[in-house]
Amino acid sequence: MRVTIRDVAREAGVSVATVSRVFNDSGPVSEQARLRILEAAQRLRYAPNEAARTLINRRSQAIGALLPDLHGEFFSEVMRGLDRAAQRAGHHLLVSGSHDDRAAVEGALRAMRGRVDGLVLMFPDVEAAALAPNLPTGIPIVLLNCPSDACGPVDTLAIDNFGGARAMTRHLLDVGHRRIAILTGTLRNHDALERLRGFGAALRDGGGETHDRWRLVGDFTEASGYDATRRLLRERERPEAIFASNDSMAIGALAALHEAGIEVPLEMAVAGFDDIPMARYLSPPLTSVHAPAFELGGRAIGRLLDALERPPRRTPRHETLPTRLVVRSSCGAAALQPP
Amino acid sequence: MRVTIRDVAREAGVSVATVSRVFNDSGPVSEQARLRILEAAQRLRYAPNEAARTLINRRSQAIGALLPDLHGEFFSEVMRGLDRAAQRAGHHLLVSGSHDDRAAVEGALRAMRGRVDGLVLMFPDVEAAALAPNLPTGIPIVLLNCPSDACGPVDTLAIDNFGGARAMTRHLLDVGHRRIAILTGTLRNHDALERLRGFGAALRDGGGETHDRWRLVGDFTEASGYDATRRLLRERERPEAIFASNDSMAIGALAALHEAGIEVPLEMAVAGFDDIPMARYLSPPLTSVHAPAFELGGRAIGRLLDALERPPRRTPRHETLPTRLVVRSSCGAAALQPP
DNA sequence: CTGAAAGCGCTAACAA
DNA sequence: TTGTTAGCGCTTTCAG
Repeated sequence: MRVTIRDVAREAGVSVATVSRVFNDSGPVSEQARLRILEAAQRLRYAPNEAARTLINRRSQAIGALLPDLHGEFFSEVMRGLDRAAQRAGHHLLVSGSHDDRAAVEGALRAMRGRVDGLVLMFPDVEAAALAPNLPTGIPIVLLNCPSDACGPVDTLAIDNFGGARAMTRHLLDVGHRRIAILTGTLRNHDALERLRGFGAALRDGGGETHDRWRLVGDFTEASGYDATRRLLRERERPEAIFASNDSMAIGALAALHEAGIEVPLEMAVAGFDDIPMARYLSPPLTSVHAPAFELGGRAIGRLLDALERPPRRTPRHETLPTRLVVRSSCGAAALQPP
Repeated sequence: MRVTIRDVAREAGVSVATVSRVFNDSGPVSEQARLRILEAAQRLRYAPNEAARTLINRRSQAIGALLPDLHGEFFSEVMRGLDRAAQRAGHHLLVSGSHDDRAAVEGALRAMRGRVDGLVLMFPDVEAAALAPNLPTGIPIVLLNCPSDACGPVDTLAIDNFGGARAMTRHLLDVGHRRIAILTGTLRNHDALERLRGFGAALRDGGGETHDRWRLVGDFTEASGYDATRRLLRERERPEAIFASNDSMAIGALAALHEAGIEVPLEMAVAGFDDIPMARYLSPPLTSVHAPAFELGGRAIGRLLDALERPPRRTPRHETLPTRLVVRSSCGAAALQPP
């Protein structure tokens, strides 16, 4: 049988109220009683029933995280950030991934209702706006990497995709590359679009040169980066540099280039986005835009906890985390800048 | 205020029992009543309180997953496997990562007690056995990649680390490499130990040659693979091949070799373990042991659900998932086997 | 300092 | 087919 608070109370010769006081450190209890209770609890291997506590406290101490179906280092870092922050604050993390369309997200949203005190939602699909009416009310929510104005008055937190991509493109230009190709993520993805926009802006400003055939659409996987690059190499004209919208695609590009016997960065430069841990260990080490994935997760939880403490604020907060350019040798900068 | 089952009942002019019957599809309800109830629920945006349901049903529809603090593709694939399987079965996933010692695991274990219907525990630390007495009773548990006999009568599920490492080592031997170095994970890690054991066994059987200085201890990160390989290159004698105990370390090794101007596989062969998605896109493509991470997660959930349905079996099940050798060009096999 | 008792929102007999 | 009611295990007034 399960051991409940009554068992402990009986065993310790006190009432359930006193046991409850001990376990929640609420209200005064004589040292004597406390000891007897703790001893009895230990002996019985008692653990409070969380469902009952949730029911009466109206707090589950759990935070829900809805993530898209994406693999890889970036997402695993976001998860780590969420987990660590939640744990430190004594909260649990209820995750639900693998959502690639609105219906799936809505199903998961429904299933989480009532189980969590707050919600972190990452839905980089540009259709995100359509979720707005179905967002649960009454609990704080923070949207990660979503179009900030699309989901109604909800808090958002994002990586500076535009700024990061623009900085990288400028860097490529600065190093001397004029003719630059871009490997984008799926165009239904908000991050992909923003990075493309940053690329375009910098290129226009800096007088670089691009080409429709040099805008290749991938899906953030190594395979798509590889395929796209092979397509690119079949073109008559070749760019001097390839900017991949994430590191996974950059890895695919590197593979295709290596296979074709094209030397990086001598014959062609390559740059990525995200700066996953292994970027530094690729051959050649990959120049990338550092995206603070771990921090993104941590801050999201921070926001939620904040909202849980403080009275709700009526104006949503939109915050963008800065990115940082990490120059390594894949873009040819090293050749120009001797140590 | 929150809307409860009573509000719906009142609105629809029925009793709470009838509303409950509609929502759980338990017991007969007239079509007329059902419609009125559904309509009222919709209008009120009613959603059953999960805490109350859990309390009375003694089922939370949640499964807890305790994972060690490891990043990278392998773990993110295990997570995906867990999530997908749980979701398909209508269960939630309560994850808690970042546990690198026993105390941390025990804390998390305590916190999950009463919140989950089953538990997946991955604690590859060799000390895993010490957890046994603190494992919660009353709910099914499955241990992932743990020493199978160490944790008492608990179900286990593991990757065939020994067999995989042995097969890879044999392959290296078959291809003609005699003098082989190994990069291990931390020696407190059960997976690392098993892989090392498989390596040793194959080497002994196959007449290969190794050396204490060629057994380098890393920690499964790219950085440790890189550092270890640099140390290796400073030795007077060099091996013909390096077997890294996971792909991340292999990537670090590749980087160190590249930096030192040593060509892979011509001058030195490299092999990894895990076969993460990008292994195929490294330069050169990495020969590795495919470890079914996604499947591992899926099966773990399957086991739990099984135990939840069926009457508990007294004899624990120990299952080992087979690995598969994936030969690419980093080990020099391609040179010997023309297409 | 301690205990009795009233629920939290829901489900499942049992009765009607 | 429907309603009444007794809890699930816990927290929290409110008296004592």
